[in-house]
Amino acid sequence: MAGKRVRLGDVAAAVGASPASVSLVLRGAPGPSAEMRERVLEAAQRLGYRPDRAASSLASRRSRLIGLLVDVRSPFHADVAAHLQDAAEARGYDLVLSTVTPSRGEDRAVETLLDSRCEALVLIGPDAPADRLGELAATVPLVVLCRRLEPVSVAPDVVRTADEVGTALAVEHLHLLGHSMIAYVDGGPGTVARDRRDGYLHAMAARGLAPRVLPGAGTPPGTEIIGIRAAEALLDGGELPTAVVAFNDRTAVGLLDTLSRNGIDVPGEVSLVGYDDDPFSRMAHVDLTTVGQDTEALAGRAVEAVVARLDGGREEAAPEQVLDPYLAVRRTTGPRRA
Amino acid sequence: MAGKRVRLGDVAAAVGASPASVSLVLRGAPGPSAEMRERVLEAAQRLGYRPDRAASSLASRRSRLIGLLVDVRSPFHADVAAHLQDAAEARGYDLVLSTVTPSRGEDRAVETLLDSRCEALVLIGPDAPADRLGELAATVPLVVLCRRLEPVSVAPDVVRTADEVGTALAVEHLHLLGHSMIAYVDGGPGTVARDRRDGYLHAMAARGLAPRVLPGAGTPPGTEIIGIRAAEALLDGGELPTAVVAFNDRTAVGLLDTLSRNGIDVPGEVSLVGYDDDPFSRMAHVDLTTVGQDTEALAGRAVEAVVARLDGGREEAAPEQVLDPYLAVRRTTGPRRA
DNA sequence: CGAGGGATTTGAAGCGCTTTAAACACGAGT
DNA sequence: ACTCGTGTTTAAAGCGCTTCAAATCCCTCG
Repeated sequence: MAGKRVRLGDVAAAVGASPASVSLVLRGAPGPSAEMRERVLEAAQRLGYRPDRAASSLASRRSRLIGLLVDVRSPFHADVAAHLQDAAEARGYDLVLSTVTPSRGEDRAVETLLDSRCEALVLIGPDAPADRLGELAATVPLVVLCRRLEPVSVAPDVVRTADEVGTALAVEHLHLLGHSMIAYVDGGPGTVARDRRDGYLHAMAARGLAPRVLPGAGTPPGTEIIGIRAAEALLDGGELPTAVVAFNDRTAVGLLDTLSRNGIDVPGEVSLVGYDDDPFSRMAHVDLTTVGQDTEALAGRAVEAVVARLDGGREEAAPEQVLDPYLAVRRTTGPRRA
Repeated sequence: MAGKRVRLGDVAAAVGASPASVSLVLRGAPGPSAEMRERVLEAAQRLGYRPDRAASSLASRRSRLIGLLVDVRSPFHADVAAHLQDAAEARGYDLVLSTVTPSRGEDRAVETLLDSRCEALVLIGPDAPADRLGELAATVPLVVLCRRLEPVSVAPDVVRTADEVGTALAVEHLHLLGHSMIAYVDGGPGTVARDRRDGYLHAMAARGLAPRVLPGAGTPPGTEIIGIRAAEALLDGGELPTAVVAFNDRTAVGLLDTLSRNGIDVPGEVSLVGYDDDPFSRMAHVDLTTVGQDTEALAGRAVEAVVARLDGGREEAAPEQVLDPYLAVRRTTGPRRA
């Protein structure tokens, strides 16, 4: 049990072949005959051979490491990270995480990743300006996840969800339930907020409905506070809409809470849709209808993009990949009351 | 800029010394003279030298990798992971994460970590039985975080928070606010739930107060549902306590919600304390008084334990390290109404 | 039956760093 | 002047794997 680790050479000796052949077989490289493959694989299995990544990475001059920038405070990021982990592993890559924290900005986190010899970087919803990302993309294969990006000289790969479709889905859902007075609570500045609002506006226009957007700016944007303020504005503002779409779940929860406290039944009097499918939205007493992103697919596409660059020899960024969000219908939406 | 990577040899050549000396200096090993140190450091800095981990790990037969098992769905785990990352980096170690997911049990995740040649493992709140962990501890230096462990033949290091102190803090806080009818909502089976309940019972007994424990079993334990049921039981059960301590925040939120819906003011009529300091507990409309763990300290101690084994030559597990939790007083607790 | 050629296999040279033992320098001790 | 010892520096041998040119094998073809 405590014997020395099995090495490539041991496997080679066991099958009476050269280390070179064994290496070839183990990596699935072309060359070795079917018979050789079988023998080597059997022996490797039997001896419990585990390649030494350090040696292999040194010899091949490849680290097979993908650097990932996440904000660990976000459950969404964590979720994507887990899926990336799996997807990367399946392709023979490992992940190096670097978390951005209050004391540790994006730049420093990226620096760390570069230092650890990552061959490619995946950034989840980076805040850096587009041209900064362009510079980075010129240095290393880069995938920007969950964010739209203006054109830059050296474009990174972009994989994101169609946020405008998400809010459109919400509007469609509500419209089908008979609602026509559908308000939207905005999410402040940022490309994501813009996309979501645009989706709402277009969807309303397409149905000939009158939009009503409540401002979402304020500090901090995208939080319950915004929802609380919006609810108050709604309650003061004369006629109540029969449905509200919020920029995100936190805002929606603020709305939900304030409306309930003021005796407004959700979804009886007002239907409510959030965005993000946050874990807490699934909690029994919230059970919020919301729009979510397919984190597994996002992760899968990101890894594919990386592999295409690293192993597939692709040089240019692929065209932006835009995935569709899903609508999770839960308990905060219902038919318009007669 | 795109020039070849600077190697150890380049630095050596730059200062006219041997690679051996440079290696010694760069690792802070004893030997080199002060003058040599200075010259080498200056040159390394100037050339922007970055050691190649793969090469160094191959040559030194050390990976300087710490494997971490987390459940990424838990924000608490994520938080600990981030701090571990920092602490490990400061000691010259890197982290390899392996997430346990529904499709990927603890055993498999640990297997992955072992495969990636980690020198030590840190498990956050593992579910595995004690003797399974004992076996593992016999194989590799092991730190068990956030969980009490019965004695086993080969003991891992254990770093955890005194859960019994946490609920005691809650009771003390409430008692100081004038409450004497303090109920507790249990968290089902498991050592953590037991510790928290015991802390409550002892604290009540110590103050001569009559305990009242509401069952927390049910599926799934530790969720809002449990809190909802407990609140209903409380509302049906004659006299309402003036304060409730819940096994965790999710349970507390279930309570909070159900009480509010039934017209019970929190904290006016009933004060409420949760446990975990979950992110959503800080949300504006929840603002739950709760007990939390010092994740940074936990992470720090864990890394110290690892380093003591790996670099300090310690062979045996250190005695269990038990940290104190903190009480975050927020808006759900208040003085007992006159 | 030998040459030619594609399919396999392998010897050997590293990858960039650590490490060990040996070399060296220099002043003290005799 | 010469040996020693202490304190520094370094040559050289790998670490376990990949790579690539060169060697070998096995057929098919003329």
